[in-house]
Amino acid sequence: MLLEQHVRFVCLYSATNNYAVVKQRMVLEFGGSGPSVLTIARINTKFDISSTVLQAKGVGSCTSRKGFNGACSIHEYNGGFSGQNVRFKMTSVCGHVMTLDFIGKYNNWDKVDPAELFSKAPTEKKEANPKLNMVKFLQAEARGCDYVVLWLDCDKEGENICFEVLEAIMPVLNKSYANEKTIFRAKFSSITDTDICNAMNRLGEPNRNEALSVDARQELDLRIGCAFTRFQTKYFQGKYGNLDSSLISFGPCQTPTLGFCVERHDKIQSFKPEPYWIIQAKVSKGKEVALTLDWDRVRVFDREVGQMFLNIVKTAREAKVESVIKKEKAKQRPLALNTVEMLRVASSALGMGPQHTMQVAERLYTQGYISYPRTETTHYPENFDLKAALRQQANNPFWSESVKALLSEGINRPRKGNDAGDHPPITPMRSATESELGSDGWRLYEYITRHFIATVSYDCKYLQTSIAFSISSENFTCTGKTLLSSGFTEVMPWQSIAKEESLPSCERGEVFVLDEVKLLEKQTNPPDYLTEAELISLMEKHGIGTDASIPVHINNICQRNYVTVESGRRLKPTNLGIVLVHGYYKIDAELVLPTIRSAVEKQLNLIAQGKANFKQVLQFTLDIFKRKFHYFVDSIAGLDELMEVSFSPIAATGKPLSRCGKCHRFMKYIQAKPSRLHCSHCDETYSLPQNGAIKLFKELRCPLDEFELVLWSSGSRGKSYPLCPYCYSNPPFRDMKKGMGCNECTHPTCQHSLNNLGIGQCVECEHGVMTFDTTSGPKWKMACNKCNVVVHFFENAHKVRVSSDCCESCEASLVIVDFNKAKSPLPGDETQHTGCVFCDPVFQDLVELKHAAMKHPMHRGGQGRRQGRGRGRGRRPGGRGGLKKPKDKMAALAAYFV
DNA sequence: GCAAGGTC
Repeated sequence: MLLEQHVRFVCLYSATNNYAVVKQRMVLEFGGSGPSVLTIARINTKFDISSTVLQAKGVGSCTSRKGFNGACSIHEYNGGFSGQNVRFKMTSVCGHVMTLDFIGKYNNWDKVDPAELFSKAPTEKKEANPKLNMVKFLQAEARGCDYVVLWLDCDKEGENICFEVLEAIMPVLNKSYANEKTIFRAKFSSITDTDICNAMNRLGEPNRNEALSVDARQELDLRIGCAFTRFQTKYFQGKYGNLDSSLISFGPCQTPTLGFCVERHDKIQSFKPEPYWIIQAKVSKGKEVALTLDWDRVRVFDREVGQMFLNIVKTAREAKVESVIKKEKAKQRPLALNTVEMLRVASSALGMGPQHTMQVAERLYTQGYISYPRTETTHYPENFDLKAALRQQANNPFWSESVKALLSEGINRPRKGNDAGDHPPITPMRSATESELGSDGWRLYEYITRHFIATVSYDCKYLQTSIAFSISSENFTCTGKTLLSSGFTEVMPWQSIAKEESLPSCERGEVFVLDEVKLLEKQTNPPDYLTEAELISLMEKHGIGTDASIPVHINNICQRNYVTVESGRRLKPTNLGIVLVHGYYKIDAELVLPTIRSAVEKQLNLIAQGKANFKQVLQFTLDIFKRKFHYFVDSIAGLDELMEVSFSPIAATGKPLSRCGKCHRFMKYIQAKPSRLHCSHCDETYSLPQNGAIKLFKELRCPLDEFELVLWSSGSRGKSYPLCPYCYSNPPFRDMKKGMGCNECTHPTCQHSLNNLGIGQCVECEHGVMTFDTTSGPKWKMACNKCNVVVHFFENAHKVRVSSDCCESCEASLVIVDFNKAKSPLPGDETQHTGCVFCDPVFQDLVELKHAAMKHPMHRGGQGRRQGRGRGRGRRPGGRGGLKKPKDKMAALAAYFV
């Protein structure tokens, strides 16, 4: 009893990738015996070296378990905390707990004016990842704890997450110590043992201002991004036929990113090549030595002048060595690797896009091959065991020689890099082989490892030789490089100095034979499209995005069809991308300039520093953008003019296909994505299913709205169904959703509806209904209206219909089949038979349940996967019946008249 | 359906 009174709990919360190190150190340092403290730190679920280390060091009584959300672990141990014995409990979060969004009704694009998103529309915090159930998880672990220590990343985002955690757990904490300080923030500049111990001994408190600056950033990005995106999407949607984009997004990061690509495009377009002339001289000494010399005037832009110099040079027969200058130079070993540098090299040297690179890196990290791959830091922590990391690579045949040499001769001190205070540079964590990593995994790992070895290798030293020649009164130079010691280039051979770069030895006063002199006409060349690596550098320079989000922004502008990735991973803007950026320039250049982001960040920093009020900054910035937005809306014609040049108006696109139910004129089918129907008389656009073919369906009309039905098909061997262009976007019945065809329509009497063509429940999926495809003859089939199951039956039958009667045993609709007399496979001389496709023995051989056979309960040798199924083939569990036609026709009719 | 930022 006494002991229990002394037991106090401390929660330590941390972000996932801080977790392993923090936990290990916490337990070693603070994990004594006695009463209890609860600690929460970052947990890495997949790669948890710390427990192994703990066991190895004999630190006892640390119990570990998985949290109920399956994603985060909890570790508990006893230790000392501000002079008392406590039980520590340590767990983690995964990035942000919450995300910001508008409240539900403001997410309706059709009913909300985007201008309302600037102030009127309320926002709410939602769980960032509902599957993780983070709030409940945190509450479950924090319940009854006395103290909290927050170990999130020490940046503004991390500070914000602190408050997200607190928001979740404050109500469940134990209030017994409410009169003392119970919430602490650990501040660490790196995740090293020393730093962690220091942080634990000097706990501070979370910084609300920094957290608020992030809240402001979130709200600004949300309101501004969504308002502009919705407005321009809705404005241009359906206006141009060959505009191959259904979403025209805008964002404070993605738009400047696109801006960089278009800026380069404009430079290329406006470039005017200029001719210029150079004098090239070739000289030799004996048979062995031949050199090509560079003219000291480099080039001239006047042919006559060039000719004049050529004439001067041509008067000579020899070239005299005026001087030989030798300088020892060094190529510096690289800085320790951070994320953007990794992304640059992966793009330019490995041909891997940033998004893909991060996925590969993430996998290498969770499998324990490399350290945390998202970091800005290029400086190794002071106590980083470089030699130990190097030793792990000593037996890898690809670089073992270099590594062994370094280990025996001593490693070099890494260059002083930038310590951003986030995570250590990216390094290999253990040896690996190509076969265990797979192609891209290995290529990235190989680069990371070679880069790491290079950082502890020596600089590459070489001799730079410049030989100055005079030919007549003109001066020429020849420079070369001779390797002195290869240093790090041994493991980075692509950086090495080739033998061919070296020059022969010669001395001042020597004379070379002038073999050839030429005046060459050349042209200045335009720059090429921006490479991904260059774009990454520009984004980094202007503070657009973060190490983690840069790949996302680049990916976005690709996916939105603003740029395409060309060979050499160069980014070429599309017509749409170019027109958008030119439009922004025309209306309000700040919308696309990279400066806008940094101006906003400046404001946000004022909040973080406590120099400005959260609400005021938000109000001020929103006001500016609200005005920009209204000006943009008023000036949209300026952008539209540019669109008109590149895209054809929707009324002039497409070919007539089916009739509009409102005006009964033909609507045009626009095949370009997103494919749709457009009625130029009503000026309405109707969307269609993507991926598949559309044709007219026998000029039949929907009984509800008189629109002519069209037939969608996924291809000759796939499925097809009719759909009403109007109902497709405006579901007619309560139980229908947008994007449904007649095969899902619950119309009680229409001959194309599910009601009349549905046969029985899908043999594979939970909610689908096998629906008869009336257009499929003579290779008749029925297809599930939800999943991809297709069942062929009654091949070559003359006629197939769905009866209104049901099978007695499985409740599937009966099917009436007519065969021609000559072709009838029916017993006797029968030409017609009515039966259940699932149960009727006569039909058994005529139904090809090939795809479905595996999973249909009746075709699994009596070992049905569900309990309580009936005998019938079409029957579903619990005797619910096989056919999903509305049970009660009156109810369906009622729905129809709603 | 929309932003950007965490991380899985």
